[in-house]
Order: sequence, then structure tokens, then C-alpha cells
Amino acid sequence: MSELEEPRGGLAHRVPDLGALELLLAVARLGSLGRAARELGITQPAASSRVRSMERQLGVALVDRSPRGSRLTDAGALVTDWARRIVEAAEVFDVGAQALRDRRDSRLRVAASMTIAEYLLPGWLIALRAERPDTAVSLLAGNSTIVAERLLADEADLGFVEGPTVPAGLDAVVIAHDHLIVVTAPGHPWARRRRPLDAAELASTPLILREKGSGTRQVLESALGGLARPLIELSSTTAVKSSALSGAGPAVLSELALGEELSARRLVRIPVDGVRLRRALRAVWPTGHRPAGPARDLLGLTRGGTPAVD
Amino acid sequence: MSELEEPRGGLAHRVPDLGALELLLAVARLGSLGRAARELGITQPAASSRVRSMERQLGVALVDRSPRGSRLTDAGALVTDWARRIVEAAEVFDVGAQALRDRRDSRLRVAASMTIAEYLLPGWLIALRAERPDTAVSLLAGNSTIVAERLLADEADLGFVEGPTVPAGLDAVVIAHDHLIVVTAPGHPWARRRRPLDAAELASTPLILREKGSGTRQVLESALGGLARPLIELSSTTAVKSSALSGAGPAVLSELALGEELSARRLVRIPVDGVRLRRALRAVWPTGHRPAGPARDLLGLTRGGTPAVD
DNA sequence: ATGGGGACATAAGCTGGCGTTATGAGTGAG
DNA sequence: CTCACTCATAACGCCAGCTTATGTCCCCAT
Repeated sequence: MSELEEPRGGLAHRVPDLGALELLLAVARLGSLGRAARELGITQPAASSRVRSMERQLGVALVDRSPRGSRLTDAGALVTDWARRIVEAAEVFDVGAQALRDRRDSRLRVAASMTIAEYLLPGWLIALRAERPDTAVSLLAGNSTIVAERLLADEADLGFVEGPTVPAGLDAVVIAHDHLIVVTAPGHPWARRRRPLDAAELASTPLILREKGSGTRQVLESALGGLARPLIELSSTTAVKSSALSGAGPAVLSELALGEELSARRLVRIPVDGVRLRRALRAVWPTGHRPAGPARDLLGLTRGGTPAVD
Repeated sequence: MSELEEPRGGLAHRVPDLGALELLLAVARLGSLGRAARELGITQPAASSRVRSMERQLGVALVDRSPRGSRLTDAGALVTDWARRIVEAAEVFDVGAQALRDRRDSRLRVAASMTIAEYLLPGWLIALRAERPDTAVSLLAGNSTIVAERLLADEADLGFVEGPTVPAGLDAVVIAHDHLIVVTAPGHPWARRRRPLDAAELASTPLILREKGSGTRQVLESALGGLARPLIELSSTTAVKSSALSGAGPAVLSELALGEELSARRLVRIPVDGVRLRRALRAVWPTGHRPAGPARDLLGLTRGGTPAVD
């Protein structure tokens, strides 16, 4: 019948752009199109038209307009919550990308391992920006050696490394532990086990793993005593996750890489007994040069709001 | 010095749009601008220009171009992972919004409680689309009463409800449990406790809660034996989370609402002892009308890839 | 009751971003 | 040496979204 429109495009054609989503969040929060428009620095007609075209695009009424304000419809509330998650991911992107660009005016230069730079640092930077909006941060991502080099050459003010050892010449404090966990797709037999796995089972089962030499692989192998049987070897955490999601087999990866997948049961965590699958995450700085100023502020955030280290 | 550009706009001006992010992911996966362009159904010059303007916008080189392909730079890999999370959130938005619109041609009509519709269903629908791309789904979100009405009026094929009781006239199967958890900002004294909380402590401490009558509030109060002392009462899970993030106090909310906040330690989970803070999530259908066809497919996904119920 | 003010809608015009086609230039393989 | 592949550049067109200017509705205060 009415096969007039078959968008058949990428997501971008079916999902409103970030500006529209921000607008929707503002409308939800402020209860008025006009006020939301003002907050975003656009005019009221622009906001009106934008919300309208968003509704047209989605085929769903999002806001109830009235002569004295606008409130979300039920569907609008649902859509707004999904929108919020996009915007939050965009904030992470933004603060991360902003730190990546080399700025000469950075007041705080951070060097961090990949895992930390990817998963943890943006959150800290968002929190830091909330407290100290004027602190421009620059980020360099690399392995422990790189981080140490930068710090010792005074090209970074604060570093973050993962793994069992602290590079020479640096003082360190453990800020958290990264737990590796075993996951499978929900259909896998392990997902129905009642007893935790033990080391022997884990070592004797082919697993989806990062490549040999990677941080997570090292932790696993040292925990198992040198043995780990790869089912597939992949070069990024993301690839491991995708592979596990597709049901290829059990995977071992950092809990940091799992978000919704666990709570929505798209992946199932398999308990493991008697194997210490974790590694320390440490903040580091040149021996003696205890972090001060912005570095100290950031360090405070990483340690759970306790500003003093000591 | 060079204060030429101060974007000073919303996120939308600093974060590339979804089309650009999808393009970046395709380039990362395929190793070539041209191939990525083809996959997205645009021309190679369009892709080239888009990636270039994204690099200009971010001030970071993302891909190394060579006469025989393009690979991500180190910074590009990081940016791409952040981009992936935006795109994943956009997929959730897309599949959810698509289901919300009333389609006459829906092959599967679902009625679900808010929590399930918001957090769980999109993931299931993405999985369902992967297996049965032709299944058009429509979604109606509402409380248990609404869900039951729709099912009994044959206006929905499958329902999802949360809470201790199964509405009359429906058969049900428990598909999961929603665990309520107690969280605080990392700076809160509870975050440093070593012993789990007990019921008495929980009941005697003012908490950030949903309003009286809400599902999560009911679970908490029945678990505590009727008592719950609100510090603030808020009308959405999201508001509770924001409030907890800002350090207003301990909050009780569904683990489904927490994503990164926990693993990145922006919120800390406080263990609780001797209180059963969970509620069953159930799939429901009219007594006797065992789900078949698409409804059965979806039901299978919710139960961890086991297609057969029974 | 009557005007003022807030909220949203509509209309007309401009602009810029992104797309297209057409072409050029560099590299490696047969 | 030519083909096949990569990416870059140029010239042009379209449309989404912005703006300003106006209209309508409703509530409230005088």
C-alpha cells in the first residue's frame, strides 16, 4: 500500500541529529519550547520547527503543546531517555576529543594507558570540568613506557598506567582495579552453570582473547600460570566484545568495556573461582614531584572524591 | 594569543554528526575511504571531504591516508571507540523510536512496562532484527494494568511486566530479575564502609527515592517492611541518578539504570545484607495463547537464547 | 472587559553543509 | 606501460535549518 517512504539509509537519516536531541532534553527539563530555544541560543520558531520535524521524522508525538508550556508525552519521555544516552555518549566523545588535540594552553597534561584513556578519563574530565571549568586538559595515550617517558621529560603532569609494575622513577598510587571478567552470550552452556569456573576449566577452554602481549592477556596468563588457549585472537577490546556478542564463545575482557551488555543480559558474566583476574590501575608522577594544582584536582576525582592523597 | 575560535556552542557544534561517525566506523572497519563510502551509499569524494572536515573540526588527525588505503591513527582509534558508543546509543534510539510509532503493518505488537521498554526492549529488538529482519515491531509502554488490557483485547501479542504479581487472565514466565541497588557518590561515607548495610540502617537513613507508589519504591518498602525515609522524592529514575551523581545522598535505583557510572566509579554500589531488593520481570500473554511466531522469537531472546519456553 | 504577556505556529528569505559529477595525481601489479 | 586502485580538488545544486516578522490562543491582572 503506502510504500512511499523506505528510508533505507544509515542511522543518521532515522535518528535526529545531536542538536535536535539536545533541544529535546532542554524542552523536557524546562517545560517550554521557547525557554529551551533561549538556552540553546536559537530562536523560538527554530526550536518549534525542529521539534516538529523531529516528530515527523520519528512518526511519534513527543511534546504536548499548550498555550502555557510544553510537556513530554509518554512516548516523548521514553524517546527523551534514549536521547539522553546518545547525548551522554557525545559528551564523552567531546571531552575526550578536546583533550586529544594538542593545545599549547593546556594547564594539565595527562598521559594515560589506552584502557584508562578510553573508558575512565573522559568521565573524570567531565567531572573536572564541572569543578574547574577553566582547566584545559591535553591527553596523550600510550603504554606504560610512553607514559613514563613523558612524565620524566616534564611533558606531562600526571600519568595513569595499568599493570603490575610501576615504571622506574615514578611514584604511584593505586586508584582502582580493573577486573577482567569471563563472559559468554546467554545461549552458551556456561551461562547456565551453577558452580563457578575454576582455573583448570578456564585454562583448558578455548577463549576469545586479545593478542599475546596485550595487558589483559598478560593478566589472564599470569593468573592461570602461563596457559591460555585462544579460540580467536583479536587486536582490540571492542572486537573481543563483538565476537562474544555474536556467540563465538567465551571471552575474557575488562569490566570497563562492558556497559549495558551485562545488565541487559546480552552478555552473561561467568563467575570464576580461585583466579585473581584483576590488575591495578595507578596514577603516577615523577618521584618527589607530588601532583599539585590541576593534577591534584584530577587525582582527587579518580580516588573517589577524596582530594587528599597521602 | 590565538583566540580566533571559541565555538561556544552546544555539543552539536563540537561533535561530528551521526553520519560522520558512522563513516568513521566504516573506514576503521574497511580500511579505505572509498570502500566506506560505497558501503554507506555515498561517493568517495563525499566521504573524503567529510572525514577531512571532521578532522578539522576536532583538530586531530584521524586517518593515515595512503595510495593503498587508510588506517586509523592512534588518536583516531581512540576517537573511533568513543564514536562507536554514540552510534550504539543511536541504534537503541532508532529501534526504540521505530517501535513506538503505530504501524499497521506490525507483525509483532508488544506492550511493556516503562523500565523494560526503556532499558531492555531495545536490545532485544536489535537482536531480533538481526535474526528476523522482516519483523516489524510496535511498542506500547504502560503499567501492568495497561499491558494486561492490551493483551486481553488482542491489541498486543506479548507483554512484559515488572512487580510481584501477575495480572489476572495472563500466563507468565519470569525472564529476569531487576535488582535494586544502593549507590552513593564516591565521596559519601558509605562508600568507605567495609561491612554491608543492614535493613535497619537502610530504613533509618534518608534516601533519594522515586515517588511513593512507583515500582522501585514499592519494592524497597516491602523489603524494608513498610518503612523508607525519603531525602528527596523524584519522579524519574534518571532524576534519581542525577541527584546521586551530584552527591546529594544515597539513592536506590535499578541496576538497569546504571551503566558506566558504576564501572567508572562515578557512583559506588553499597552492598546490602539481608534485604531482598529485587523484583521479577515477566513476559506475559493471555492464558492459553502461548506465544507463537514473532512473539515466540522475541520471548526466546529475552530468556537468553533458549528459544523454547516450557 | 480588556489589554498585556507568554507560548506556540506560520511565512518568506537566506545560507551553508553535504551531496553530486568530473577530473587529476600518486602508487603498485601485471 | 598501462591498468586498477587509492585519495584530492573543483564546480555546482539542493535542502535543512536558521532568521525576522507576523498571527493566534489563552491566562491573568488591571
